[in-house]
Amino acid sequence: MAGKRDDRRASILEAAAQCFSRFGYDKTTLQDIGDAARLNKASLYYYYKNKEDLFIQVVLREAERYLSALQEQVLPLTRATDKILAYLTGRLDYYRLVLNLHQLSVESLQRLEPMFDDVYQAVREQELAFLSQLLQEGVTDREFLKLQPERAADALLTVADGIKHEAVQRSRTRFAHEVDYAPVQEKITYTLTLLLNGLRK
Amino acid sequence: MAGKRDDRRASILEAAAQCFSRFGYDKTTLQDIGDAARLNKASLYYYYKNKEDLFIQVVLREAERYLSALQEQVLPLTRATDKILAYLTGRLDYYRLVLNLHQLSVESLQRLEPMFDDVYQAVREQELAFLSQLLQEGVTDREFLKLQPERAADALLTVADGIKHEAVQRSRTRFAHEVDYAPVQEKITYTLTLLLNGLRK
Amino acid sequence: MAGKRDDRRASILEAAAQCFSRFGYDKTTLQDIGDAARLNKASLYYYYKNKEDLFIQVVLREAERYLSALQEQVLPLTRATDKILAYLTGRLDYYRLVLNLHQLSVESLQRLEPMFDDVYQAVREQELAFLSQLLQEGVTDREFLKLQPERAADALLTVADGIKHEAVQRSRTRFAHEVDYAPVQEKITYTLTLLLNGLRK
Amino acid sequence: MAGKRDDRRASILEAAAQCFSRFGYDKTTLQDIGDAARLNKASLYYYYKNKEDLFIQVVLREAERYLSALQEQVLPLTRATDKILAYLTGRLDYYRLVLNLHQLSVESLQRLEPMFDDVYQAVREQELAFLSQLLQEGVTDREFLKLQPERAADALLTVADGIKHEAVQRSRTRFAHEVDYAPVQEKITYTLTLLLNGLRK
DNA sequence: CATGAATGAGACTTCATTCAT
DNA sequence: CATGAATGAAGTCTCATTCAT
Repeated sequence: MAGKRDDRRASILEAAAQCFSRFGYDKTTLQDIGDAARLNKASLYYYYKNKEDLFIQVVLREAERYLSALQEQVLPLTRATDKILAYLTGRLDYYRLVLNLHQLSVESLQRLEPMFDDVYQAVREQELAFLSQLLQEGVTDREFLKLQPERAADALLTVADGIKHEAVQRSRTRFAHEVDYAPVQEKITYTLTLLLNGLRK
Repeated sequence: MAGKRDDRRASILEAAAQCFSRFGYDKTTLQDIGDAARLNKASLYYYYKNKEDLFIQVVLREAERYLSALQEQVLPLTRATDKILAYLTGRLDYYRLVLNLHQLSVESLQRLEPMFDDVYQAVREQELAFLSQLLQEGVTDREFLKLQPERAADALLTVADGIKHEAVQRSRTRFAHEVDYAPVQEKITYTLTLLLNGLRK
Repeated sequence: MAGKRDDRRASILEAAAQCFSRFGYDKTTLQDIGDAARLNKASLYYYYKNKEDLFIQVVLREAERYLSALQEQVLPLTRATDKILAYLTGRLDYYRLVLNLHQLSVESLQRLEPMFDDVYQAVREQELAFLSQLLQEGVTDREFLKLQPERAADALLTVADGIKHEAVQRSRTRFAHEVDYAPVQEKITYTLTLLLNGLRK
Repeated sequence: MAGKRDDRRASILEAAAQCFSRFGYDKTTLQDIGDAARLNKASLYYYYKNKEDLFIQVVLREAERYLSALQEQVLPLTRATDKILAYLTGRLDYYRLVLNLHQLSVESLQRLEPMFDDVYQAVREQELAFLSQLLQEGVTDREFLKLQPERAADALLTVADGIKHEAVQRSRTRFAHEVDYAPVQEKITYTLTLLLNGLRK
């Protein structure tokens, strides 16, 4: 009979997710969210620290769902290398999706990027476990030389995030206000392929 | 030596365009635009009615440029039917581009849609002339039966806009906060093909 | 085994006293007090009417302690006149101490002054008894003519409070936002000396 | 016929000073200040960055006035050593005065201390010039050995501020919620006397 | 024309207080 | 008794818009 508080938190999150995806982050007011959750806006603060916190939690929930789905999508692939590549580039798609979904301009992006890194940090354990397992398979299938799956998984995630981050930073220049993710995706693919080939027997 | 006012208007528009595409509509302040145009924000009101008007003019200018480019792109195609279809679906792409570029959520879209219709209205003359010409070619090439090109052009535009409009309205439902333009494009293609075929000899 | 409620009340009061003296009245939140008392803030309302009531009780407790200490300090003096004067001016010091301790501005003071009068009222019985006793001594020692000690004590307290009150009111003027207590103290001394001399044989 | 903006700034500052000293920092609202200045509260932001900025400017203005007065007060003293000591300890009085005047609790103090350091920084040039001159006199009068007055003045100010700062920090301990400035003053006197004697011939 | 100045509306956030369990 | 939950009022701050000069 416990989770009453959790229920409320969940319904607020649901309301917030709807509002954020309808209105975008900036245009969503706490009044909106409160109305949607049938709660006074002040009450939201009983459950979440502030607007940004609410947004983080929304994105976090979406991240968990998306990444799980992506993992299932990737599993049918035959070779471990392919699974890994497909996962890490699909992950980038999610990033882009979130930004579009919540109408984040390049400028807001600059401000919120560290936040997203926190989100990824929060699901990193699970991502690491997944990647480790894929790498382990690769080892079993003699696709890779014997290696330490955990450390390698960590390295792969770090590299992928690093490339993404660099691309976002570069978009801060004066003449390119949108991030073109195609080359990022390519760079991730290329670099990781190199890495994975290096790991290969 | 009359163009002084027009020069000012143009440089303000340029500044506004930059700001809107960087920050999005909501996050752009008149201060931002004023700074970019090296003009006091109050002065902006001498040249434009208000923020929304400025935005409309920005979009209008872009529309003119984009549609002109599209028209040139389409001309090399062989058959009139193809030119027409390519133009009318390309036009939809422009719509989508504007929304993404300026970070407009589905909800703002609701508010601003009538405005966009006005924009299209403003360039409609030119669009109609272009389409009329294409239709005229089709008649000349015996692709179509003899018809009144102006009225037909108007009908085509109206149909294309109608389909788009309906799709946007439908996205207002609770569970679909993004507009998926692929089916819209398909529907436009399909309907117009029917229409054009119906017109064909 | 009755004192459970009183124990709670006491520990809350202790917590509140600490908070008020650390943060001042305004900056102290009921959350602060609740935390310090290891009690939910809502529970505070079971023991005290509201924040202001809590504050009054804190001040009241301090008043009792301070005035008792002052009474003991004053007793060693030789002549009754001196004891009385020392007590009534020392009392003013307490007033000033409370204000400083709890960061009360002259303006809050306006609002809370009636409250302090209530506090003094609450301990007035005891103050009257003490003053009566001093006056009685003075009569016994032939310092004063025969008089009714209770009524005289009451008169003295009233005069002392009146002078203080007038000084505080005067500080409401535009150009003097601090109360300078030195002249108040002097006026009390002077007036009461006159009074006591007038009573003297 | 300039200075209109400065006039407004000044009148706002005057209003703010009155409010802050009447109500204290926390209880003063921008509404209060706006009302007092006969200006919409939003307009205050046209002249000052925010509430804290307003407060800083108020304190800064007071600091300039107070320190000038103190300097004049100190000049009649005979020996340079005495002038310097009197000035540096008087300065501490000002610090205490500000805190009392604006009802700052020890806790707020923690938060606002860096701000006060900025204020002192802003008038430091003038203070340094004054101290340098006193030191120069001391050299001329053979009270001190030949020394570099500017550097020595800077050292003296730094030491005095350091001692004050340390005392404030120490007041953060659990059991002493008020700063007792008497020992601070003594420590400043003692240390600076040592220093000045060390400088003495 | 241009701008300094002013403001109302509305956003986020905090807090004393109330109430049902 | 105790508390989780809820809220209205109020405070700081931002911004589109207006107006007098």
